Amino acid sequence: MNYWLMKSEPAVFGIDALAAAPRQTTAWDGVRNYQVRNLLRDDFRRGDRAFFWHSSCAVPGIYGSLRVVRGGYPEPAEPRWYQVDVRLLRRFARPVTLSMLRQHADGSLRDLCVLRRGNRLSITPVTSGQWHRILELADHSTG
DNA sequence: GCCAACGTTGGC
DNA sequence: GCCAACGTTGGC
Repeated sequence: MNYWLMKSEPAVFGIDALAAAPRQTTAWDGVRNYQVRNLLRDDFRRGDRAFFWHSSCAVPGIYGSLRVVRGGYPEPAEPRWYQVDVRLLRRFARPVTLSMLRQHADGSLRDLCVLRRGNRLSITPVTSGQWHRILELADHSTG
């Protein structure tokens, strides 16, 4: 099983919109970057998990997690681009903010893609160690 | 709104 | 294939 981090602007599609969607499931589409397209096409598998990142908003960070319920398949209208289906797994009581992640950017989080300068990919891989560390921050944070 | 970073485009 | 111009991302 792979772990991922998937960014979205909450003004466009945020975790609340996913929570309100039928079966809390949606197609994650609209990716227009070839590196990310290739991840969706070649590396996403049903059962993978992903963090849901809110970007371009007041408090950027991880607001919950997703499960991949369908691996990569072509967008119906533009089949050279790929999408996956995701279902809401958890909504965190409090987000794991970018600021928190920076404060804990030692150990397993040192190489977290989203902490690297100039990172612009909307989907990045997460290691198993990073995944579990971030869940600790979500569950043990007192805000 | 600013701006750094970086992907894409297109002329040559 | 080079590279300057341009567009987009996304934190601040």
